[in-house]
Amino acid sequence: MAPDRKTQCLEDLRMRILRQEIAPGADLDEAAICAEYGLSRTPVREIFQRLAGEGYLTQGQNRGPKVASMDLPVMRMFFQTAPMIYANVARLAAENRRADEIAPLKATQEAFRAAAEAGDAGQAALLNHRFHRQTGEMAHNPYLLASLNRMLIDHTRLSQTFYRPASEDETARVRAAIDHHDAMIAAIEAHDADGIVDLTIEHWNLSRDRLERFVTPDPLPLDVLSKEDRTNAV
Amino acid sequence: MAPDRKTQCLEDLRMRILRQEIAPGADLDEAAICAEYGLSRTPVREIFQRLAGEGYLTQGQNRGPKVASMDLPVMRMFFQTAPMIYANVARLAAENRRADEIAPLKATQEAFRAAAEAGDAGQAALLNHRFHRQTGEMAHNPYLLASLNRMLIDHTRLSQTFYRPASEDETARVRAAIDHHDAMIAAIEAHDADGIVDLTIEHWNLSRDRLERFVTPDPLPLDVLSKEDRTNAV
DNA sequence: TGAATACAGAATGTATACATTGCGTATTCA
DNA sequence: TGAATACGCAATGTATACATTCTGTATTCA
Repeated sequence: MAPDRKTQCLEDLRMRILRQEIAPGADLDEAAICAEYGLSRTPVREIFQRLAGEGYLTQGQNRGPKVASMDLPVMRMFFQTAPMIYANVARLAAENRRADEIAPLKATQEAFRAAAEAGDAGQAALLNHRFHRQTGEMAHNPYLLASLNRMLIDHTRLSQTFYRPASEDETARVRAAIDHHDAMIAAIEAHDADGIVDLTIEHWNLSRDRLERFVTPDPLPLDVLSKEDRTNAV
Repeated sequence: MAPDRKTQCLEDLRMRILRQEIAPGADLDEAAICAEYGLSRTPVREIFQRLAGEGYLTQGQNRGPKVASMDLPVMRMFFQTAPMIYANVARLAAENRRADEIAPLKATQEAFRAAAEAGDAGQAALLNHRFHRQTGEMAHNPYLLASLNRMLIDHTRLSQTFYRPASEDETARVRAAIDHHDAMIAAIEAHDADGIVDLTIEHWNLSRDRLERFVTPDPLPLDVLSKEDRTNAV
């Protein structure tokens, strides 16, 4: 039928999972989704496979797909790993970005700004997700991108939990996040690798303050080479 | 039909890609694979989806699946990123491994030793792959595992190219690699995080010497925090 | 002769019918 | 009454037929 329906189903499911409209750990009803989008089982199952590959779902043998869970041990890992991945991806984005990738990023940022200033928290989280995914793609590093995309799924789901209509404090934080994005775009455009690493750490700390009420383990040492005599070993 | 056939098809394809029996960039013939394994198109397409999710294949719209390519820009990224991912995964494995995960790792190592000493280079590369995947799973970090698994695909494919029956030099290197694995198992078992990071860097340098005839850019700075005043910012 | 279009074939995407597996419930026997 | 087994329904997995899209080639018209 219309390939639009399939695409829309795919994107809808992604969005619903990111917004926690479908809760972590929940089972998906294949038949219901078929009916909802007017698709047969074959393309719907293909969508499930794809989402599983992207880390949104997990699929067991002879068992329906489940939304990826966010249990406590995994959250620990999330906080440990995020700064390292985010910072390194950002550095590579500044180094390797192509000129034609700037405009789409700016477009996302404007949409993000609009949603955030309008107080549409859910939409803002989604656009924040897209912003960081786009910067990830600008790094042109498929290996780190795999990690980043998985992190962003959980990051966005966590943000969702904490977005509140508009406390005073939250409003200020959102404004700061918007400014960070603007500065990050400028740094990427200027190939300023060191600058964007600083910004990214700041940006992460801002996020982390919001999210850390869950679990707050010590982060991974960003420096795996602690001794000086090893600095030129690689 | 028999779910064995499907599983075997999946594993066969993975192996054939890792051994470069199917070359990077090659298109897969759906019909041929259906015939070869006695499966209909539906499960075969499901296998393709899965392999695409794991990074073995890429799938375009209305186009057959292609084996993931290994072009020069990607190889650059491979060498830049590998030490950071490998070292951090190893650290987490030492910290988070469960007791029951040691035995399977040792089993893989013994198989690896046997294949390597018998001079079965292809099999050794595959078992080396499994060894590192197992250590990756012992880290219990799904985010880094995503990166690691993608790296291992390309690492194994690259190794395949350079394995030669037995030059004098190569034999010594293989023996060193075997010893590294033994030491790594001991370090993981002892929860020796610092020790395994050292070992992993050494192990990587050994690999890298073999692989670096391709491309050898400077690696990513493992330390994203170069200034001291930022060390407690995270 | 060159370019454009239309057609044919193959390959990809979808729908549906069927087979198999797993799980819950009910019934029976000790 | 309790436990075990057998039955049935629901859901997952597979096969096949059909629809659509892409690609290469040939033919026609300028």
